[in-house]
Amino acid sequence: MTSFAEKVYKAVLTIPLGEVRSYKWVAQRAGVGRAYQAVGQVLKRNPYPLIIPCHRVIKNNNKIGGYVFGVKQKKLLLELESKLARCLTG
DNA sequence: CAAACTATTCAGC
DNA sequence: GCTGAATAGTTTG
Repeated sequence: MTSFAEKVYKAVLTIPLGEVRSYKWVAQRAGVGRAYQAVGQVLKRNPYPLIIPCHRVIKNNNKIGGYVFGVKQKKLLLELESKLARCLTG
């Protein structure tokens, strides 16, 4: 875990349930704002893809970019969390 | 054409 | 192998 990754992870972990953000968003929260490319890299190379909600990080057009386990899993997770959020909030 | 965004690709330690 | 930056391609104005 490095200074950069730590910021990125914390920023990603702040993403609420059933919601998604973009690389630039995370990069800004991380304080880098200009390393959005590295954000994607850190996400796909993250040491713990299970504790890091990398599935909540997608492209700007709400489109799936990629996923460590597969884009299909990512889509499923997003739908699942969407329902879960409604269950918890509603 | 110009600007913005990107889960790719290259370089340094 | 991980981190950080640069490149090339697609989409929007």
